[in-house]
Amino acid sequence: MAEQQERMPVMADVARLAGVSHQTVSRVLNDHPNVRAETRERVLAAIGELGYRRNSSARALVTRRTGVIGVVAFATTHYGPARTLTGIEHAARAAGYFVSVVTLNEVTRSEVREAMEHLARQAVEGYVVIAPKRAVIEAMPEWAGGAPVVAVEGGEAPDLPVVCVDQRGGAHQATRHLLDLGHRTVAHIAGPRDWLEAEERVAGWRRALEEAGAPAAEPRYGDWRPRSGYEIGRAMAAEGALPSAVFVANDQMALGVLRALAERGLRVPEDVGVVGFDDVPEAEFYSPPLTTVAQDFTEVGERAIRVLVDLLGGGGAAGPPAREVVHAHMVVRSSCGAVRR
Amino acid sequence: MAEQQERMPVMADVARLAGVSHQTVSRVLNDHPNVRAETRERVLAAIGELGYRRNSSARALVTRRTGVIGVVAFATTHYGPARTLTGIEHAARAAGYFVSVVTLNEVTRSEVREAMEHLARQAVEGYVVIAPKRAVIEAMPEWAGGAPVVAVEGGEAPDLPVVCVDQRGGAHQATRHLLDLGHRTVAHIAGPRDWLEAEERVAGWRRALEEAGAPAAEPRYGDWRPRSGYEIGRAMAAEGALPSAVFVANDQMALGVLRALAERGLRVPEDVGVVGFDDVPEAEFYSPPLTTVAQDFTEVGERAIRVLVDLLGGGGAAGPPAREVVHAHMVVRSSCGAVRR
DNA sequence: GCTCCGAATGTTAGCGCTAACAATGGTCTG
DNA sequence: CAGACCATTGTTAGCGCTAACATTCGGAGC
Repeated sequence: MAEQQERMPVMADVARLAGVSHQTVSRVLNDHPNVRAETRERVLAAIGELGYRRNSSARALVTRRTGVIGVVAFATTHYGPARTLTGIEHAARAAGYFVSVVTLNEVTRSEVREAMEHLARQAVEGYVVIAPKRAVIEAMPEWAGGAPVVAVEGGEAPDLPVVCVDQRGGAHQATRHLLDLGHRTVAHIAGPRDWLEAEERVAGWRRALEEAGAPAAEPRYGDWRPRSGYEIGRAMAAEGALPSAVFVANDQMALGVLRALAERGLRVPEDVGVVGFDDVPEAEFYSPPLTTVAQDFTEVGERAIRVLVDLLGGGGAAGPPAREVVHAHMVVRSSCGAVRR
Repeated sequence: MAEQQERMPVMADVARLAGVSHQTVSRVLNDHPNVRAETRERVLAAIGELGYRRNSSARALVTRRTGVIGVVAFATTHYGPARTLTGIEHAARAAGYFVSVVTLNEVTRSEVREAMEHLARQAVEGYVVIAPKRAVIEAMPEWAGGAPVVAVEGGEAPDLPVVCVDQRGGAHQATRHLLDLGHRTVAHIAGPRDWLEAEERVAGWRRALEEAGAPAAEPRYGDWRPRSGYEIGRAMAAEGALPSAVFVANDQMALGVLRALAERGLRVPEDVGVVGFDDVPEAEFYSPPLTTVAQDFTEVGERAIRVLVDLLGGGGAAGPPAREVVHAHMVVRSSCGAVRR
């Protein structure tokens, strides 16, 4: 491959070698009809011989399509977002798109705005934004400058297509499961207040308690990280504010809670039943193995791309924005014990 | 912003509004000297008024630079790779580059090759590849088609710039720490055989044992996942092959080991001392809190971009390929106990 | 045989931008 | 004050590709 360094071959070089016009080469590359089979072969052979690769910039310039999808991601070191991102990337690639990623340090209006502007400079055709805070969701269409946007975990965004997990249903199931085990009520350690996912989980928990006529203490709010679960768990135990069951808004915080309980000599599930949310791969090996709610993050990513690609292809003037809800299901392990009557 | 839908403004529109030639607009945008301050102001004002944004494809076509760095990532649901990816993205963006990502399902030659080809279609200027297997590292320069490649966690790649963590040193520290606590020897649960990082950690462990004149049993090989740690831990305990201390090649497997020991009624650290590797955020809250080796993944990502950007800018014909080694340091918690004499 | 048609191919004209060169006008120097 | 020089701006020519139109040619229809 010594000639590669000299000058990349262009379409005209292929055309010359194949004895056709450059337009015919273009037709072959774009699968146009009306190219004789024998001509196509010749062109393909020339392409192979020269190691020709079409110049994407020139193509994008004239077609006005870059084939790039911009992804604004957040908290990618966490299992859920990371899986979602992977799902997005795979689906996008399968659909023939490139994926350009920006990861946020925090979800603030200015960071999201900056991220989308960065992507706009690259002329992305559309956006997938994983930014589960209300303040951000609302401002996104404006920043997109006319390009389609799909919000992942966007709650009930007013006029934005959304793909999300049924957080509320999952939280409801988890709480219900604990109530069914005979617990009089269930405490809740929630995610941060301004997070849509946290709000939804609170709502699902509250509804399950209401349906059962169980008293609902005010939830405690953590920050998703294990430490916050640990500290809240410790505080609750110290205050004697610990009921016999706790629904924790994610597995990481649940791990912190387990640790706090262990330090105080409380046994799980005998003294306190604990349920988490997310089903991270580690959850099965916590002490004790954690009952939790599993989400199909890959599915979320794939659906997000499906919605976006539809929007990109079909023009998108078809009724109200899509809203895809992915089901969540419980995974029962030993942290909530057996049924007590 | 109603006019956006009609037709995106181009440089000529800005020029007309500002009363200059399009070339002057281009000069302003590219920070050329020799533009009168007052003219620059007028152009900037026109840009603002029209909401003009330069067409990246046209620019790329003529400059022959897309400003895109291709990243081949793997195992992004794990803490380390995810952090590295984030570091790469941030550093690239700060350096004015876009980041296009492909995530691999598995690290095989064909997958890596396909990923790099996908990125080549987008005309990336260079690659950062997180693909810590020897078979893959070797073939990468060929696939890059002349574009610079930086390998992350690439061990000692023959003629490829590499950025990696001092795995061997970290493993050595961990093993040494256990020996210093008075353990006669230290068992090792390693990562998969074909992973460079796993090999390095084995090497560091082995060297520490040799230096201390301690007997080294053959390591057991896991797959990085908690389950494999769990199963190996169980097997070792059942066989009575468990010494008083174990160095586990990552925190996830260590979690599995802790679980296996707990199930058998063995106490950590009293009966068995355990040390992990990675310092995932959860490690502090395992039962017991895990002593482990912390790696600065963000630093790795940043350095990888620094090396690549140097290569992209400076031509790169400056001596042997770069080799950046990031330090690893121990984080002592309670899983290995206090010094016993 | 002549027209007409459609398949196959070629020719031309940009897409929006930057690089290279050209032109202008003012300042400095001797 | 001529000539040189420099800062500033304009003009022109592509980058490599696709879309639109033009051309060629063989066969069908009358």
